[in-house]
Amino acid sequence: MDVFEAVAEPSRRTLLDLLLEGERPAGELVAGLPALSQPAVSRHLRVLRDAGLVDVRVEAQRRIYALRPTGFAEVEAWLERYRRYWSGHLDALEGHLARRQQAGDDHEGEST
Amino acid sequence: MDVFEAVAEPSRRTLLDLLLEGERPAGELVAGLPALSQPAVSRHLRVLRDAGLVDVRVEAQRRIYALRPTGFAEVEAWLERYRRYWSGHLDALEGHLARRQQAGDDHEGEST
DNA sequence: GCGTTATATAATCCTCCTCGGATATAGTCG
DNA sequence: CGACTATATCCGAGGAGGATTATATAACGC
Repeated sequence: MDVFEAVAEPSRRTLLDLLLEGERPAGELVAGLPALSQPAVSRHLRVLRDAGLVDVRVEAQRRIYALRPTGFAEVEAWLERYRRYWSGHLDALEGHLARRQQAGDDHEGEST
Repeated sequence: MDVFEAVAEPSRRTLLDLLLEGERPAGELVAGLPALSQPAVSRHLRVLRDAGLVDVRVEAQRRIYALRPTGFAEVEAWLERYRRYWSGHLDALEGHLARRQQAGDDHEGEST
């Protein structure tokens, strides 16, 4: 399951949010999603791990989870291409919008 | 369907990629995904529209699709919170990575 | 007005995957 | 042993995604 699918699931985003406040043992994460059973949360954590979004550290019988840049970097890279698109087309976009406002372009639906 | 789910689908990301090269009429987008039927592509475009990722302009009998910043901004905003996390924890992160390298940690990143 | 082109949408049917529950088990420590 | 977790099954509900087919528009060319 790729990063995008991993992040598409609300419960998983909640887990990431919890980790935004700092690393946490699995137990706390399970407690953070009271609607889900322990195995369910564990499965979500597995997905997040595989997607490179979180990192685990073993501490005695605990597994401490923390955010991990890898997966986020993937999303970042994907988004970056579109960000470049805007910057590359910003002038054209602005020009377009300006023209629409001012002239009431040819292909416009409105007759104002 | 929220932006994250919209973007999670590979075919839809392909459509966005096509639009990265510039705006295109629906017909070309349909042609760009030969594996899918016209209604299927049209449904994907619908999802992208609803998610605010693309914009449509009617031109004669054609519908010209183009990227639209709105939806991307949502992902951007989400990602931003994590980006701030890294900058806030960069020192801790570096320390952590250094420790991993030195110690040769056991729980290395399994890819699948 | 007609026929054609370009699209969207709807309806139906199908397949497959995801998510969750429940339960049991195994491994690792303290 | 008992706490903490991961995993493995098995099961069921639900939805996503696709194919088809058909229909409704809207605009163009004749």
